[in-house]
Amino acid sequence: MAVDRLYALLERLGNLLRTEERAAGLRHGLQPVHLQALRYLQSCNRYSNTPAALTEYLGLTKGTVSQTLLLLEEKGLLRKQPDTEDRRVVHLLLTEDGRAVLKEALPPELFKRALSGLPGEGEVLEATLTGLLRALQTANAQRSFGACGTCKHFQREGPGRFRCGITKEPLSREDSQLLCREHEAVPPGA
Amino acid sequence: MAVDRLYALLERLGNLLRTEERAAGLRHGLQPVHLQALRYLQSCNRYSNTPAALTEYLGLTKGTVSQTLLLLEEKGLLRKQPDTEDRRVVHLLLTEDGRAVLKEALPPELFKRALSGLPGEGEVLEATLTGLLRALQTANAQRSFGACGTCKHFQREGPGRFRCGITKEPLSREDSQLLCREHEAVPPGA
DNA sequence: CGCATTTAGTATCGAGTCGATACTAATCGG
DNA sequence: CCGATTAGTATCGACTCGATACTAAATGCG
Repeated sequence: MAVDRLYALLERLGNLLRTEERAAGLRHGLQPVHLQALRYLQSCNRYSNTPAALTEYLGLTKGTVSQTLLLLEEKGLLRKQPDTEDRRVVHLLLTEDGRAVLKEALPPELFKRALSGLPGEGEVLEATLTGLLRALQTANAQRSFGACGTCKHFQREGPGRFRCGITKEPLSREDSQLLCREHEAVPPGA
Repeated sequence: MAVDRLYALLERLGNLLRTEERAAGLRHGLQPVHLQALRYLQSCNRYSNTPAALTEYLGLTKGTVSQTLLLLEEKGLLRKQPDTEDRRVVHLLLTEDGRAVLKEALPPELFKRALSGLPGEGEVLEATLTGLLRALQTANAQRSFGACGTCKHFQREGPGRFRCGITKEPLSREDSQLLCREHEAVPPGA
């Protein structure tokens, strides 16, 4: 029974957020999925700003995402930059307009206000929901897209000096907070 | 910052649930919104099983919901029963087939398993999310659709004997657990 | 009562998402 | 060097959703 109620709650919250996103995007002629794409591109790292990574993040097919990106590019909210190493790959970079739209639209004002009324700043809620999300993602064989600094390949070399164990490249403090498609959570008890 | 992370979390959970609903509905030729409609109709009370109530619940327009209901009726998952008092109103009743589809599809198996791995049974999570949902609903001037027994018009007359302060009708214990479109939360400190 | 207003629900249309399929081009692997 | 894989695009059809317009029943106010 508690499972059913929790499911209903999450479903309803998801619907509400979508409705708000729809309203927020309407002002710019954007759909919910467009805002979600922009938000992802704003918070992912330089290894993860590609159509393929966005496809995995959104859980859609690559054809669908390709259309989404076409529209965003036409509107001038992002631009495509060919990868210098692998010429099949393009990188998606937000334009100033894209950043401006996001800043104006997300998260919705109503959400911020509703959240401010919650007790305790929501750290516990964030931790619980993260756990739930991880469980669902592993169950669906999906990637976690967590912050770089919480990955098991993240190496600390000194104060403010980090390195990625996969690419072997150095990482800044800002890098460590961005989402990565290669992210794997640190195994419990490490 | 915490607000942004929480927003992203809820958005992602919502997307995941939609994806799972899409997969679950595919087996019956149903879309996510169809399963959501069926689930609502299964858990709402006799005052709230109308197209108008469902429209408010889902946050869509009545035209959209009308189409959804047409499809569900054609598939034999629900039937329409004219109201005896107000001849503009119809009541939506799940058929046996409708109930069977729901039982098979919702909540998704993966969700149940993921939740079972969470610490502490989720009562705290349920309470927190309910609070967040209520806050968002009041901010959007939406109805809460809470369980009848948690409404400020719910009257206790004895063990297992209740009454609705609006309709003045008696309510059973089962009635008290169903969702109502007229639901208003008990004001804090009552 | 009588008539305008409101409410419940339906019908239709167009814009847009999304998955499926098929395709090109580049890279990888033996 | 050539088949297999991977990144991305193009096109099509099914479907959702909002907007608009509509009917029918109830309500309210003079």
